[in-house]
Amino acid sequence: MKGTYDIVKDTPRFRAVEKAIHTLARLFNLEEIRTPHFEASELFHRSVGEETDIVGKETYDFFDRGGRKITLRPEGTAGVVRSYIENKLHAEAKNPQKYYYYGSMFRYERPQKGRTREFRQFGIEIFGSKDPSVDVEIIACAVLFLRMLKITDFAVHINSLGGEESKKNYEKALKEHIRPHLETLCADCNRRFEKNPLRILDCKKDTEHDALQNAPHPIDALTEEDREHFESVREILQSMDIDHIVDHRLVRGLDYYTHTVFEIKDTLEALGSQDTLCGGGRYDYLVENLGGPPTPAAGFSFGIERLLLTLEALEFTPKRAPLHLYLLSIGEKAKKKTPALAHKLRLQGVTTETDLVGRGIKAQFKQSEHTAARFVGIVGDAELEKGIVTLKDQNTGTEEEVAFENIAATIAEKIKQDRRDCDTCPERKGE
RNA sequence: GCGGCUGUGGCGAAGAGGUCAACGCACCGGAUUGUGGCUCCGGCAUUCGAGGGUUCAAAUCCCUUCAGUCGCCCCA
Repeated sequence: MKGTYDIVKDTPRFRAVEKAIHTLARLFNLEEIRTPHFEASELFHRSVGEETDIVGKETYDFFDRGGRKITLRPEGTAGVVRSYIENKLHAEAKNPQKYYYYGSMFRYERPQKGRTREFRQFGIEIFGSKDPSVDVEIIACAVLFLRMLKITDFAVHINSLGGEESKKNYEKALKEHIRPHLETLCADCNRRFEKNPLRILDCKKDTEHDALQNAPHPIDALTEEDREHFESVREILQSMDIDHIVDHRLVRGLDYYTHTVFEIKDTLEALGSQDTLCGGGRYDYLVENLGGPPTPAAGFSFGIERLLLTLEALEFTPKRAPLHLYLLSIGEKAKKKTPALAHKLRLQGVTTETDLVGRGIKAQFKQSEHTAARFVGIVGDAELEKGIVTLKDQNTGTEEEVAFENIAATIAEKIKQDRRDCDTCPERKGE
């Protein structure tokens, strides 16, 4: 299917990222929340916004057999907020509440580098505090996540839209500024002018247009209170040595954002034109708009596939743990005994492969190479008689005769020394 | 939704109208039926994404279609 792909060769890298997610969650004391992959279409229309591109042309919508209008989730926040309300999580004593999620999202777009129709996001949401420290915690969490993955080539872009009043002020100022230039702006911008003036700032076509270059800045329309909020966010970020760029054009493509919005962009140029690794911000009215009690909140989400592209560019390639043993049989008698022997060894934790094709001796040796087994165990008539296996250490090329019942222990003893070199550990090679 | 590029064996890749579709890697068999990694010998695409057309003749030209990829848009 267009825009989908199978995760086969990339599984180790996926696992490394997933492991980092769960570790990060512990560091920030986040609780995992898993919500459905589809929701009532209405939910996304009301939260993300009817006029946004995501809802306007990118959702997977369908009617189920009961005539309900269903949408495959295009983002994670709406579902989490719905769940927060339905499960009355706001009624719990502890506040703020911090959640994280990880899973597939779906958007009907033309695929390209860093963009597929089914893609995975990891995100966090913090409910119940309007304090600037939450805005900061979100950003710090995202930055820490990248650090954990040893990704250092990124830039944090930040802006503030302010609360309801500030947003209205700004839209008014923006429309006044744009109105005289409407004729020279692209068709999209003209449409946006009426539907969603904020989105004009995101236009890439008219990015050099004077009207946009000189557009008023959202932060200049902030109320005194909202301005202070933004200043505190920046101050705390600075005190944490988190470099950030105030990007006056950053408005985000979802309608629910208020106050702080941010994006983290890859600067390694590993991603082509889809260079946003993470996006997020504050959404103080969303819970209320979806029927919950007034609850300020903030969150972000990462595009996992883009993270993987970055890791790939950094040549971060975790490897599978090597196979312990390839059990090779010579002769019909031995061939019959091999499965039982392998079974016993696996029960003892020895990762074991045997010939399943009926290969000759030479071919089995070749096969043992392909499996990259550390040891080759040879079983033939001679061994069967003595109740032993000829165990060959592929690292040294030496052979020794080991009794059946001692194989597991012998292997365990031998690999003890190089266990520290275990290359399944997520830490970067050579560090 | 729009635009560019690509599509030859498991992979990479020659081939630009004319007998059998190079080559490299991988794979399989043998030289060597209890020891692999080297070497040597042999095998491995009735077919060039699919369908149609032009032609005496098409992987090569034309049309259609599908797939992949990159970009625009938008975003993660």
